[in-house]
Amino acid sequence: MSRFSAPRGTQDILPSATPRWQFIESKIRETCRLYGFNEIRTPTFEETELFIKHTGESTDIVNKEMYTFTSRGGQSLTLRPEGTPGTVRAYLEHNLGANLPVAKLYYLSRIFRYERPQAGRYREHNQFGVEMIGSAEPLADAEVISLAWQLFKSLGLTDIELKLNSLGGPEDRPAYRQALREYAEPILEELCPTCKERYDKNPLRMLDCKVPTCRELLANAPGPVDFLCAVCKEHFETLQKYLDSLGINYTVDPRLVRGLDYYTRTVFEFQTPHLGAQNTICGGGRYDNMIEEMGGPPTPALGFGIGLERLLLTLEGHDIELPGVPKPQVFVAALGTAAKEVTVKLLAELREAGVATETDYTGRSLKAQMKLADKYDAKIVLIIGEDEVSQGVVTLRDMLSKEQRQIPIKQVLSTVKDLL
RNA sequence: GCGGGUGUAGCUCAGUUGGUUAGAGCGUCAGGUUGUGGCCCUGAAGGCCGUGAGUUCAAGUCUCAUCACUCGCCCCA
Repeated sequence: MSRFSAPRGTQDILPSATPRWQFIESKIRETCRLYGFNEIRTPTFEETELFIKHTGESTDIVNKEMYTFTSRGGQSLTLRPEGTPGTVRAYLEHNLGANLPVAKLYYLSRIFRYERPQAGRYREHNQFGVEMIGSAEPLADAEVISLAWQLFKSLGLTDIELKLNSLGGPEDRPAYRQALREYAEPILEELCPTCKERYDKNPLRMLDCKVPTCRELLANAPGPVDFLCAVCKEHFETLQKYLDSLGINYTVDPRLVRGLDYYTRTVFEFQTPHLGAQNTICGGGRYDNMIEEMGGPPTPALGFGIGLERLLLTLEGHDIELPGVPKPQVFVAALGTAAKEVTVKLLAELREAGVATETDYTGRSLKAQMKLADKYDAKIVLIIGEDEVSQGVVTLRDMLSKEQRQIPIKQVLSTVKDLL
């Protein structure tokens, strides 16, 4: 064993597991194709400032979880701790809003956060995210939520719960914030230290507190829904109507606020009952101000992120059948120098014809090679020894029926293709 | 950042009150026919007992530290 090991909170995804990853990735790509979302790939790191400004200065992500380093040129760079700011940056940099009225983007990328690792929480994780930029219509919200729902459904997950809330727009926020502060002021001394801090910096997050006493004290606090302006209210109601007609179950959770600063109006989370503390499998919402704040024209947008490790853990907890490593269809067992010369060519011919073919590379006995073929679960074994070489034939064994016959080497390909 | 649990072969785990060469099952490799798989039998390889220090005549076993994993808090995907 090497004296090195993977850094804390990172993991090797081994060949035995990659087929499962490819499986969910292919489901993701297919779902995105159906919904008309196209893939975007942005850099692994960005200017640190991008996240500070747009993920938000009051977030934990920015305050204590970023992998920040200085480049040789003296620039401060950060491994992306979430996908949205980089995607929006690319959208603006390349003027992706110019061609079509709405940009529908998706990404599969690695995300980095310096956190304490736990089941379903890593320092490097894979995330599937979607961003829909350019529509303020509730239809856009419905489409984005529907996409996530459809993905879960196509993977066989039916017990995922959707939680929904509306935080209101920039017009409603000050009044609500004020009301919340007014409510909290008399009980401020009884709240936990973090909530006291939130009172000043970001009062909304007080609703999110898990401390029992805070929960109790804030139980009757006004929710953002109570302060929605007419437009926001209608937006939220229309979205719910759409979700109803889509048959998507949801619960409105007036305390759902999420930990990123940029959200406006719709926020949502999909939760699974099977992951313990890390039960949020998908989180997202609207961020109607970010694009303008980044220097673009006022442009409404929304999106979500899905943690693939969590998604996979959920699937594995459901006994959903997941693919294993691919199997060769044919195994070629060669004995002796002359046979190997024939084999090299035969292997290439079979593969060129689209037949997955395996062989032995360690000069084992025929018995050992048969065992290997069995382990690979090959349907057909082609045996080539001195006798076969001198007669210009190969021995073809059907591993299931155990039937065995000799066929001319020229006919191998057609015979094999018939049998598969 | 805080609190609890765990750490012995590739994998899953045993290792008695500290006491000689650290065990099992699975897996791997070889043999049981001269060119033939699954079952069975035999044998072999494979272990800085996570790492470092300490206590002791003696440490896988006790103490401390450290690292990693894991569960909860926090946060989030």
